Amino acid sequence: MNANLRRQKHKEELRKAILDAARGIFVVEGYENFSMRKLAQKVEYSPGSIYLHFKNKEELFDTLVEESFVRLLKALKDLGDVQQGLDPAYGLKKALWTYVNFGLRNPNDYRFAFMLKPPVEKRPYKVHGAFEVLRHMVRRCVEKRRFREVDVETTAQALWASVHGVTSLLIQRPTFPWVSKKRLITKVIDCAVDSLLATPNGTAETGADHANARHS
Amino acid sequence: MNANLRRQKHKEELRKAILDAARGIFVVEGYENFSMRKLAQKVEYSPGSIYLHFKNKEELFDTLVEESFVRLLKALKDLGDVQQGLDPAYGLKKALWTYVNFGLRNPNDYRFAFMLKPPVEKRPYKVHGAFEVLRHMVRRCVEKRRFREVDVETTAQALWASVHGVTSLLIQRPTFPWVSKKRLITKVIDCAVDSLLATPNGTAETGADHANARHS
DNA sequence: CTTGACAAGTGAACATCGTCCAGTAATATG
DNA sequence: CATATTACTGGACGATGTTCACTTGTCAAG
Repeated sequence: MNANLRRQKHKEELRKAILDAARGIFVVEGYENFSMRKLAQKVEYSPGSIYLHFKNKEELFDTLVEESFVRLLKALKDLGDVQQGLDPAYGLKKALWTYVNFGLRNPNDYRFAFMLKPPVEKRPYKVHGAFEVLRHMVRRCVEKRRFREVDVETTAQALWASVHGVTSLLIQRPTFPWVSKKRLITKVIDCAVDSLLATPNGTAETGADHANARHS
Repeated sequence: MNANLRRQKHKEELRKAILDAARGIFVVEGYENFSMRKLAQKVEYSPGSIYLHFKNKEELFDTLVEESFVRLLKALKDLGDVQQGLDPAYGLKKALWTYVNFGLRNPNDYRFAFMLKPPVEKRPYKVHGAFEVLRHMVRRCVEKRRFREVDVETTAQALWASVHGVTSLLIQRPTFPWVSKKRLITKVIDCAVDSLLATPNGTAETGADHANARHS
């Protein structure tokens, strides 16, 4: 009985060790050069053993990536908390920046989650939690009359699409002659958000290089 | 000597036949379920024979996808020709629509070109020709004082990023509870372009469901 | 018509992959 | 100590992309 607990604990540790090793390979070699056998070798078990802890390769990657995205989610929520009372449009822009930064700093996770996952969508998908936060921020902008009377859902989706666009292009096409990343991201966010503002006076100045996205 | 010509002609026909067969599999089974052996079987040759015509799988896909993108390029250029004299901002919006439509109608090509290609960028890449057209359209908008005095390059890249964002998300996440595609695409394009207009009066009405993108 | 060169095409092989499963080793419980 | 339960292994299976020594077929020269 006691032994059973110890067993289970050990099993969890092992699972964690596998995930860590996997993340190691994932990050340095990228998704396409990852293999279950490499992973097994790294944790010094036989290939079959991995399947005692994960149903298959996809499930392993899923949990790996979901882990990353809860970090993004947390970063976004923290940002929301900190900015109670401040200009919600400014907060939204900061959040969009955080999103892009997360993608650029975790390119492998982002790629796996949004660029090469097959279209079989299963459960609630934590990955989409970030979108929920975004939706909420847009709603606040509308309620506080900072935005025109736009449809919240459509707007949130459009914003997501735009930032996803920069993120994925910058990740996937690093050798394209981009103007500087900062310029480009700022422009995308400004273009998208400014057209929603109620007072078309000035933009809600988009800062750059925020330090609010956690590192890998 | 005459025989040599006939040989060469036959070889080109065969190459075309292979490409056709490949496109067939590509379109109905998608990139991830394509295999060289399946292709060989479909054209009724041995697997090795394919390599008489294509260096490897990637090169085959490259030529396949480039073929598709010249269609997009043509569609965009035709659009540009037709709209000589019309409102360039309106033309730009139409072009962005054409781009998105192309992606949605050739999801496999689009995916291969922009979502799962490794970062090894070789030559000029026809795929980027579409961007060249876009850049040109933005320049015209600025020259004709339809846009504010924005930086052409940054703006063009930002627009590309935005439309790429919608396109790839709609392709990759078909089960997400999107508002209608039309609404979403329109919103993204409007948000991005309207904030660039010199006269913030009305938008340059974004039409929808244009019939200017060729089918597969 | 025969011969020889040369291209086209084959099929078996290689290395690698994800995944499974019959066994074996290790461990906890009686 | 014996037994039951779990952890783990090693080898297998069927794929994959790619290569290469070979056979086949076709054409030009002798």
